Amino acid sequence: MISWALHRRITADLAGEIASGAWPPGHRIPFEHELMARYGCARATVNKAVHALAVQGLVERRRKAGTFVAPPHVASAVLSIPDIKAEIEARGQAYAWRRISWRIRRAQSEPDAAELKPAGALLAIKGLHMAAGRPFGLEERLVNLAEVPVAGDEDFARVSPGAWLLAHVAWSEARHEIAAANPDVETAEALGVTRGHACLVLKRWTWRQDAGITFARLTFPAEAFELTARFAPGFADHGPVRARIPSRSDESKEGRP
Amino acid sequence: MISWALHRRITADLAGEIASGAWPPGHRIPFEHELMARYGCARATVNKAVHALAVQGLVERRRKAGTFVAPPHVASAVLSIPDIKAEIEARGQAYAWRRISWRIRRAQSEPDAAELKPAGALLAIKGLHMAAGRPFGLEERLVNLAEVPVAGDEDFARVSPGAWLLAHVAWSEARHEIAAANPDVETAEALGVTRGHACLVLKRWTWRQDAGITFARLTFPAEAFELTARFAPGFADHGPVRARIPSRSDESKEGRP
DNA sequence: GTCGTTATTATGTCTAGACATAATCTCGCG
DNA sequence: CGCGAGATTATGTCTAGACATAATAACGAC
Repeated sequence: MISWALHRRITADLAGEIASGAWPPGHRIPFEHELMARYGCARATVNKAVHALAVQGLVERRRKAGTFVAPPHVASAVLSIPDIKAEIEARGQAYAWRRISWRIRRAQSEPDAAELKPAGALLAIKGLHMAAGRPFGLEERLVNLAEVPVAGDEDFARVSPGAWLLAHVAWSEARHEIAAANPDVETAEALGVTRGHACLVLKRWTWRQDAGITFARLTFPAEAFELTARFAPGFADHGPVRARIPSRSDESKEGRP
Repeated sequence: MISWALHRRITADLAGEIASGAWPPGHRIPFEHELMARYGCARATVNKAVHALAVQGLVERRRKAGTFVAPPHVASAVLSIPDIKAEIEARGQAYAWRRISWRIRRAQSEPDAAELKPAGALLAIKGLHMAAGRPFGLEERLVNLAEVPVAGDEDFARVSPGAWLLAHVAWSEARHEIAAANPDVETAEALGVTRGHACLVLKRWTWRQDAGITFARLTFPAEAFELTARFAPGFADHGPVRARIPSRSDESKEGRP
C-alpha cells in the first residue's frame, strides 16, 4: 500500500497544487470527468482521490457546483497524549509510580468531576510519576465507581490509575485542557519545586458512551514535559505526534523527523 | 450525504462494536466477504466502510490475515491553534496589536530558527496582543525573508505577523511545541507579570514544501490562555477543537458542548 | 527439525457502467 | 422584474466483476 496506487498519486498531485498556492482558497479544482480524462482512469478512482482531500478538509465539495479549495483553516493537528511510563523508559530513565493517597469521595465534593456527571462515589487517587528517582509529574485522578466498579478492587500502589484505566476500560470520547499554572503548596512540595516554578497542567475528562469514566489532572514542572505536534493542513501522514520529554540537561534543540 | 449511506451504516455498526468493548483490541472483525453476506451488498461497499475505520486508526488491516481492532491507541486529538484576534473578539473584548520592535537579523543569530534552515536574512518582529487594553500574549516572530520577500514591505505596526502570514502565505507543514515556562525579565515586563508567574509558551515552526517560512514563540500568562481538545479515539466528528480563553474573572468551569 | 518453495487467501486497487441526490441554471409565467 | 418549475449537471453511492499484492499456511527437500 505504498503510494503508487493511482488514486494516491492523484490525491498527492492535487494536494500539491493547493499546498504550493497555485490553487488558492476558493479555486474550483477540475471536475471528476476532467480528471478522468487527464489520468485516463475510471471515475471511481478520481472520486476516491478527491474524496480523500475532502475528508482531510483541504477541499469542499458541492453537488452540481464542483469541488473547491477550502479556506486556509486554522491548523488542525494530530496530538497524541502519551503513556508517561513508556515515554520515560524510551528516554532510558527508570520509571516508577509512587502512590500518595487513595480515598473514596462523594461526587459533589469534586467540582472538576462535574462534567462527568457522576452519580455516586468517586475513587480519588493521588500519586507521583518518578523518572530516575526524581519527581516527574503529579497525577490526581478521579474514577467514577458507578461506571468502573472493578477499579475499587485495585489499590493503585504499584500501577498508576492512568495506565490501569488505559488497559482495562474502553473509552469513546475525551476532552483535554492544557494550561500553564503555578503549583499550589501541596503540589509544589510533592514535585520538589517552589511555588514560583511554572508547571504544565493537563486535565483530561474521559467518557464511554456518554457515561463519565474518569477525570485526571497531571502537573509537570515546566522543564520536565513538553507537547509537540507536527502536522500539515488537514493532516497528512506526518505521523501521529508525541509528547517530547526534554532531558534535564538538554538546552539545545533536537531534530526529530 | 447524511448517514443513510449503507457504507456509513456499516462503519458506524463496526465502530459501535469496538467502542462498546464487545470487540476488544486484537479481535478479528468479520472478513469483507462475511460483511457482504451480512449486509447483502458488494465488496466495494464493505471495503469502503472498513477502510474508513482503518483511516481513523480504529482497526489495522493485514492482507491475508484480516482486519483487527487496533490497540487502545493513545489518544489522538484534533487540536486547533486559533486566531488570537478572533478568539479575543469572540469573547467580547477589544483586541489590539502593539508592535514592540522590528529588525532584520542574520539567520545564524537565532537558534530557534535553525530548524527552518534559513538561508539569509530574517525579519524579527516582537509585539503584544492586547485584550481589553491589557497585555494578553507576547509574540516573537521570525520570518524567512528568502522565502517571503514581500514581508519586508510590511512594517507590522497595525497587524500582527501571525495574522498577516495566515492571510498571505500558504504553508504545508508545521510543528508545535507547547510547554510551560517562567518568563525571562524582558517577557515578564512586557506582559506585566512577575518572573514567578507561570506562562504557557507555544512555539511554532512553519514550512512550505520543505522551505522554512517562519518561527513564532507565543507567551501567555497562565490565566490568559488555555488549549482544549475534545475528541474520540481515531477522531470522530466531534468538532475541531478550539483554544479556550478563560475570562479573567472566571473561576468556574464552563460546559461548552 | 529447519529452511525454502508453492498454494491459498484477504485485502488493495481498478473498471465501466448505473441510479440517486442536490444544487444550480434556464426559462417562461405572471 | 420577481419567482417558481423544470432541465441540467456534478457529486454520492453502489454493483459485479477483475487482477495485483502481500502475508500466511501447507508442503517438501535437506
